[in-house]
Order: sequence, then C-alpha cells, then structure tokens
Amino acid sequence: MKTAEIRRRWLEFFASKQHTVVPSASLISEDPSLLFTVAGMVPFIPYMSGLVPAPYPRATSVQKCIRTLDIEEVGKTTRHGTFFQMNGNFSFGDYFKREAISYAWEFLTSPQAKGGLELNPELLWVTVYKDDDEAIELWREIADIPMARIQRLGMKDNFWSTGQPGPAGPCSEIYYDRGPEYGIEGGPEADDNRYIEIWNLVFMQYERGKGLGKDDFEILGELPKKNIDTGMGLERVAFLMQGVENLYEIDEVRPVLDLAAQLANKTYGALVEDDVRLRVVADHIRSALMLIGDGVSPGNDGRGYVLRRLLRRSIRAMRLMGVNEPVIGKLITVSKDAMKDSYPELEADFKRIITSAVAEEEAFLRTLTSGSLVLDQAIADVKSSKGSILGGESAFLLHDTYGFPIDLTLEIAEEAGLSVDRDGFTSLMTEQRDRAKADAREKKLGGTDLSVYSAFRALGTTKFTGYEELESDGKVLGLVHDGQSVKVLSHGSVGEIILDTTSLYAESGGQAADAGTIRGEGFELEVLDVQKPVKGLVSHKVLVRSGEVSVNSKAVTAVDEDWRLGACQAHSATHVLHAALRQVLGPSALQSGSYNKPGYLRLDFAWNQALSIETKSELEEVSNLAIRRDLAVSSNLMSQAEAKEFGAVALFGETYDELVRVIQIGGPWSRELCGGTHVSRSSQIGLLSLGAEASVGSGARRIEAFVGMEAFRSLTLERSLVARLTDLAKVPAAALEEKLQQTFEELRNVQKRLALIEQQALQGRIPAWVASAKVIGGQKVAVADLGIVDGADVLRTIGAGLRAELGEASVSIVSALLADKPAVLVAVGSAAIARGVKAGALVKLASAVLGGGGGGKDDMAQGGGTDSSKLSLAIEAIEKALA
RNA sequence: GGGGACUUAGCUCAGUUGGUAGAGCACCUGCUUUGCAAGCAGGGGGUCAGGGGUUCGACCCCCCUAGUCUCCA
Repeated sequence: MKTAEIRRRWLEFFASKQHTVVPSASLISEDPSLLFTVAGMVPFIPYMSGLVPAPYPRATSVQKCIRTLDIEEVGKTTRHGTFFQMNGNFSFGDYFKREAISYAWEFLTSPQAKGGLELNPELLWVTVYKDDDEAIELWREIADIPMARIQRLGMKDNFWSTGQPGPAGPCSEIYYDRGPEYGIEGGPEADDNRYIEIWNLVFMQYERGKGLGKDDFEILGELPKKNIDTGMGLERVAFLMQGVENLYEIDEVRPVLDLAAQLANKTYGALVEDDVRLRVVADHIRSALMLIGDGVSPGNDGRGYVLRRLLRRSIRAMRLMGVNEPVIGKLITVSKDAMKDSYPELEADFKRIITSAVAEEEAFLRTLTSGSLVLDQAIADVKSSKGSILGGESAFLLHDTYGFPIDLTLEIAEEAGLSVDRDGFTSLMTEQRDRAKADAREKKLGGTDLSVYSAFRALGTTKFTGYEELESDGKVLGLVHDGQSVKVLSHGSVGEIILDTTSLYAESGGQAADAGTIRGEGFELEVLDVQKPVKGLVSHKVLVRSGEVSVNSKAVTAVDEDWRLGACQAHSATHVLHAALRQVLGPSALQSGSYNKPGYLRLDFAWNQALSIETKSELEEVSNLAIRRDLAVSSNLMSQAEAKEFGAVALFGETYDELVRVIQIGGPWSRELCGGTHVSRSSQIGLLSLGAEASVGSGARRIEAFVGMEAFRSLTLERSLVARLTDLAKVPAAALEEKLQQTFEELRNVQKRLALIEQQALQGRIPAWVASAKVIGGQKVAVADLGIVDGADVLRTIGAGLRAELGEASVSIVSALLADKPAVLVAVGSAAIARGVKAGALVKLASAVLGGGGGGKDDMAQGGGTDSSKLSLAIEAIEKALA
C-alpha cells in the first residue's frame, strides 16, 4: 500500500469518527524556541494545556515533522529519519482511554476493503504504564490481546510529560512483530528492532507539579478535562506494509535512493558503507525538499543552517561515492515526484525550490574547491617536514573556517599517504560546541521568564479594538514590575500593564508599536512600548505620569492620532512597495521581513543583486502611481485556504492563525496576509521616496523608503543639496555630473604635475648639495634639507638621487618637515656599507635626538620625531658617529 | 546567539621582526607575424573594504563598522 494511501485512509477513518481534519501545520514552528515542528501534537499544544479553548472537541492530522537531533544516525538504522510524517488523533476533553484504544485497534486490524490497514492482530503487541490497570483491562476487552503480548513498562518509557508543570499522563504503545529473523523473542521490552513501535497513545489525565526531568516529579491530581494525543509514524507503518526493510525504501523515498545509486554507479545492498551513504542522500534530500517547500532558505544560522547541513551532507555523501558533478537538481526533482501526491503544493512551487537547492549546491562546490587548495597546501607542508600525520588543528581549521567536511579530509589525506589526528579534531570540535552551549545557557538565564505572562494568558486573550477605534474602555487585569506580578504601580515607576481590551497596536508583522496614553480614575500612563510576549496577550510598557494604577481599575487606552496615521501610511506603503517590487523585478522578489514606523519603512526581499538607479526610479514611479490612483484599501477575514485561493501573498517564516486577515489595495493589485493597521485609500499615503538599498546576506536585500511628509522632507533635502552644489560648481544641475567628473580629473592631473614639478625642483638642487658634501671618516657625506614636503617618498627619491651622484663611498642625509614633524632619511652607498656604515643605525641615532624612533635597511632607512627644533642637532649626531 | 577566516590593480591572487605595494591575465601604444595562436618592447591602472587608535612611520599591530565565506548552538 502506498504511503499516500495510508495517509488518505487515516484521515478518512478519523473523519468518519467525527474528527475535524486539520491540515498539516508548517514545518516552521510557531514557538520561537523550537526550530521546527517536531511532533504531530505541536500545533495542538495550546488546546492541550487548556490555555486556549479548542475550536473542536476532536481532531486528526497528518503532520510534517523534522528532527535533526540524531542526524549522525541517519542511514545506519532502520528508524532514524530527519523528515517524517506523524498521523495523530486528538481529543480535547472529549473521548478518553476507551475510545482511543478502540479506534486504534479498529484502524489497524479492520479489513482493507472497509478502510482499515488489515494488519495481522497476532503480530501486534502493546505496552502500558506499569500502574495503568485500566488500560490493560481495555486492551483485553476491546482487542482481546492475550496477557502474553501486553507488557508493563515504567515511568521512563510509558509516562508522558513535557518536563515542566502541566498536563501529564500514562501512555500505551502499539508494536508490530517483524518476526524471528529480526531479533530475539520477548516483546518490545526485549528487542525494539524486531518489535517496531508504530503508534503511541498518550492519556493526559494528570496535572504534574514541579520536579526535574521526565521521571522525578509529583502528581498534583486529575485534570478537569482529560485529553487524548496519539502519534502513529506514517513511514514506519509504510515500510512494514510495503514489505521493505526500513523507511528509506518506502515509495516516497526509494526513488531518490535508486537515482543516487545510478548516478554513483553503485548497487544498493552491495557494500554497507555505500548503503549508508545512499540512505543519507535519500533522507536528506526529501527533508531539504520539504523545508524549502515551507519557505526555509539555506543560511548560516537557525533553520537555514539545518537545511544547509542537509544539502551539504547529501553532496558530501555523493562525493564519497565518487560523484563530483552537480546532482541536487536531479535528486530533488525525483523526490518531489515521489512526494507530490500528498503535497501537491510542491509541484506548484517547484521552480523556487529547485533554484534555491541548486544555488546552495553551487555555493558548496565553490567552498569545496577553495578548501581543497588549503588542504593540498597543508598536506604538502606535512610532507615537506617529513611528517605522516595531518594535525587536528589543520583538520579543524578546514572544517570550521573553510567548511571542508572532515570525512573528505580523511579520505584525501589517506590518498596522500597521511593519517589524520582525529582525537585532536574531535576535542577542538567539542570545545567549540561547549562554547556555543555555554553561551546559549547564559542567554536563557538572562532572558525573560514568560511564566508571568502565561498566567495572564490563561485568563483569556486581549481584545484588540484598534482597527475600529482609537480609544477604548478596558479593565486592568494585571501589572508587572521587574518581571513579577504586582498589585500597584506608583507614580514615576516604569512597569507593564495588561488589559482585557486595548486600542493600542502591539509590535508585530513589522509594524512598530503604537504611541499613546492609558488613563483612568486618578492615574495617567504614558505608553512606551506595546508587545505580545505570548500569543494572544498584549502587554503595555508604561511610565506612570501621575497617580497610581492598581489591578481591577478601569482604564481608557488612547492611541496618539498623528502617530497612528503615520503608522498606517508606512504600513500601507510597505505593501505598495512590495507589490511594486514584484511587479518590476518579478514575483520571486518576495518580502522576507519588514519594519515600519511613522515616516519610515524598511523591507527585506529575496533578490541577489544590487538594484540599478533606473530600477529604483521605476519602483518609485510604480509605487507613487498606485498611491496617486487613490486605490481602495480593504481588509477581510477568511480561512487560510480561501486566502490562498484568493492569491494573497503569505510571508515565509511567518505563522498564521486559521482565520487570516487579508489586506487588499486596489483589489488584486496587492493582496497580502497582514494583521497591521492601514489607511483606507492609497492616496492617504501621500508620497513614497526610496532611501538606501543594500545586501543583508546572500540572496537577500534590504530597501528603505520614506513615507508621507518624511518622503517630502527627504526629497527637499536632496533638492537643496543639489542647489548648493550647482551654486558651488557654477553650472546648471544637468551639467553637474559632467562638471564634477571633469574637475576630479583635472585635479588629479594637476596634483600629479605638481608632484612632478616639486620633485624636479628638489632634484635640481642635488648638484648644490653634492658640491657642499664633506668628507667625513673616509666617505663623502651630503646633507640636504628639503624644508616642508607632503610625503615621505620625496625623501626617498632625493636620498637615492644624492647617492647616485656621490658614488658608492657615500652617506646621504636628507631631512624635511612632514607637516610639523621632523623626518630624516639616510642613504648609504655599497662601499660605505662594506666598511660597516649602516643606514638603520644612523637613523636611530638621529631620531632619538628628535624624540622618536626609526629604522630600515642597511642601504636606506628613515625615521623621525616630534621636536623639529633639534633637527640640526640630529644631523650633527650622525656626522659625529661617522667621524 | 557564539566563534573562525577573508576584503590589495578590471579579474585571480602574492606581499613578516611595521620602513620604496607586486605577479599572472586583461587593457593601451609600438614592433614582429600571410592569417590564427602568440611573441618582443614600453605604458596606463591602487583612498591596500570604511572609520578610529598605537607609532617618527601602518597593507602589516589594536579597536569599531560593513560585506563575503564558514563552523557550532
């Protein structure tokens, strides 16, 4: 049975049991502390914890997941995959243990003709938590499983909790027996390779207290509303049902493995090492495909780095099998074809996906090329010093700084007859890891504790009224001072206030927080910042201007009207500019982030080269035309699916609720998902003028713009600048550029000529200096004082000129003033050098007198100091030394 | 978020006790050659990423900023 078919049956089965079918959430987790969605229940956590009321009593999903913790194990075992799909059914205070067990059993064992999987019940085993007699009873009653195939396991295996206070409960896991050829008898307890876990049922029935880790805590009592959370590994069931050995050989993965084998000219199954490499490629390529599909691009931190590693590890594995040509394009195409049944959006978006993946491969091939040069040099160095071991530092440097993978280093060094100090490498690696971890720990401790906000959030969400009105009545739900919940904030103090209703916009979606005030009986607060520390809860940072505010008081939030108008202008202008970018550059110029506040906006977008002046003008023209056309701006709430069909642009890396707000400017002219505040007609934006444009990393650029009056001011500023320049240059504005160019060129020519003339003038004085040369200690000594010069190289040419005239038995002393500092240069002929006269030593003597230092070579040296009045004393010191 | 490396002529890169910025390719001029490929001679081209500091003096040492590459979390 195909994987997509198992998936389809799953959703249909639970839909028939009144479950709401929820589409898979993005791999990009909503929780900023999690890089990815790592389990099927992640999108349902708020409903499980009771923070948010569940919109449906029961739900089912097939969730895309990424886990990279065991990335090194991929390919070596049957079960480690970085991407997998988790089938789940969930109950939020609705059904419990009996139904969960009953549904699971029915789905697994009922005939395929009736929509089940028709697994042989004789091969199914279950484990339960050791004290959960209820579960055992139910398994006996519903499934009639003999006690011999039910095992009791402890806290570690069969008790679920998050590791923190909150819901917890026992689990029951279902295993499939692959048969004696895969391991020993004795059930899952004895051998988890022969007995494969396929489904975990979690019965959330307790409230757990504080305590450390997963098995040392206190149970506080029963939950008022009990939940069911289950997870069935789709890949595991698929490989069992498809009669293959592991998840790399299922229909959604195998084609990639086969193509990789073909490209490398290898036979799968022939050599263990190559098999591992082939599986790595098959797994990583699929994960990369799904990640890029969800909007991740390769980068050097966070999610982007994980994606980069997946792609680079694939390329490295291919290299180790002897393939040096680009392969990613072919592999990812095959992977897409294998996955598109379940994820049709991959096909629609494939051009973007393959472009991104192939670009990363090209970048890595460049890295490998430059790394090879460094490695070759390191190997040559070891060999020339008759060594046989490449040091751990070299291997680490290659890996850390040049991105050259360690196993390629190992292989190339081996080919060159060298071994590599692996222990040295590993310990440097550990050091770097510890450094990063220590830092992360410090950040976590220093970071804010969100529990105080979570407590308020449990009471409900903050109602935002700011789309409709600027002033709203509310009630003070809580006050926070120094991270602690307090009852009162007094005059002059700064703290946070949480209300049931607010008209003040919290910073989000790139829009800055509103400015305004909060007033009530006997107090007035100035709003400094507005944030959403946890989803759904707005916290206002305020300064108490007068009086004191206490919990439960009534309060009126008031947005500063001018500020809000500016914010609306800037935010709508951001949409206009985004639309203009995509119109001028093409639809791939997608916004990747933005920031806007009254008068100013900044937009990051996907593009890989600088914008020309012409392009920028075109952008301004398209934007300002749209503003001038007075387009209507509207906002509509709709489901994500509707919005998508509607063609609204969603931003990658953002997560949205199921109900989304779509902002349109001029109907289809611009359609974006957005929670911000906007003007009602485009003409209210007034004017948009572009500012700086720059790179913010590979494939990403940032453009700034001014909006409304600020745009006008930025333009007048430029106009007055041009006016002043034309005034200075005495030409009309149109001729300014040419005039400047001309002037610069003339200036350069004149400077050159001047230098030449000065030098000639000085050179003309050489005969006089030569004539006045004295003979001291057997060599001719000439002294030349150049006066004020503007570069040290003049001294050099004169010194060299004098020496040429005086012959080899000579010492030439040149002095000058560089600005106000005395400088002295000594040039010595070769015959004098032979007699032991050293320019460096003479200069040191002189410059010591001048209060400085100096040095150089035997034939020419220069130095200087700070006291120009001692210049003649310094020269005398040299003459004395020569005598 | 924390590290490492890099940034020098149009391009690819050299440049150590801090003391005269170079090579190859490309470009320009002349010569040579039936032509092509090239050869010979000469020449132009540099705020040494930007800013600050130390120093008599900084491509070089120190600090800051930016860009590029890279590893780790």
